[in-house]
Amino acid sequence: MQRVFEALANPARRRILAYLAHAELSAGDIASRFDMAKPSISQHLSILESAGLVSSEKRGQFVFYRLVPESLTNTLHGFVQEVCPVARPLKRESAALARKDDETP
Amino acid sequence: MQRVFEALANPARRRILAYLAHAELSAGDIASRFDMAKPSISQHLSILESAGLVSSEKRGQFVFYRLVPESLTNTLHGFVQEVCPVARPLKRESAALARKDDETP
DNA sequence: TATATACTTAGGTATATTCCTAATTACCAA
DNA sequence: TTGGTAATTAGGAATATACCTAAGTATATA
Repeated sequence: MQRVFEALANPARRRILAYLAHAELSAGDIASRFDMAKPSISQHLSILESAGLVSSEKRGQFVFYRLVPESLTNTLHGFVQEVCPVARPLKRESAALARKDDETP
Repeated sequence: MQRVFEALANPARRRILAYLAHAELSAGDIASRFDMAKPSISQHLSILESAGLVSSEKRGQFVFYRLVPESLTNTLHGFVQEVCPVARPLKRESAALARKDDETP
C-alpha cells in the first residue's frame, strides 16, 4: 500500500501506467515516449514493479512490461473505502464487473 | 491531481484522512493521535488542504478540519478510469450512488 | 567470434521531503 | 491587561527522490 502510493506520486510513473493501459510495451518503447534518459525510466519501471503495479517478462533482447490492473484498483478501492464510507457499495459493483469481464474476454 | 497523489504518498497524511472520515476534528485532536510534533502535523494538514482533500474552519481558538470526500473519489476515480478501462462503468455507478445519497441524507 | 542493440546497475549530484525546535499570531478568560 | 491555550510560521538538519553519465550484462546477428 505504501509502495503503491509512493509509486503513484510521480507523474512519469502515472504516465507509464497510462501507456500500459492500452498495450504491453517494451522498456525501450516506453522510454522513447519520454524526454528522459533510459536508466531513469528503467528505475521508474522497477519502482512500479516492486509496488506490484506492473509485471515484466523478458523475451529475447526485450523486456516487456504490462499492467497488473487488480493491484491498482484493489489498493485505491481499499483506501477510498476506508476514508469515504459512501463509496463502499462500489466494491461489490467492482467485483461483479470483474466476474462479467472474465466471462466475456 | 499531482498534489493529490503527492499528498497521499505520505502515511501520516493518509492516516489523517482516515481519522477525518468519521468526524470533523481540530488540529490539536489530530496531532494528539500522532507521536509527532504539532508543527509537523500542521504542515501535513496544509498539504492536504492545498491538495483540496480537506477543508478547515476556524472557530474560536480552534481550527477544525474536515474531509472533502468528492475530491478524493473524483481524482482516484478519474485516474483509475484512465489506466484501467475495465473500471469505466464504475463512474456511472458512482454518479448514480451520489444522486441516491443526496436524496437520503 | 566480433559487433550491435536492449536494458540494467553503479555512482554521483541537485532538489525535495520530512521532521525538529524556537518564535509568532490569535483567541479566550481571569 | 496579563497569562494561558491553540495553532501556525520560520529556519534548519537529516534523509529520500529523481535525475544524469558511464559501465556492465545479456541477447541477437553478421
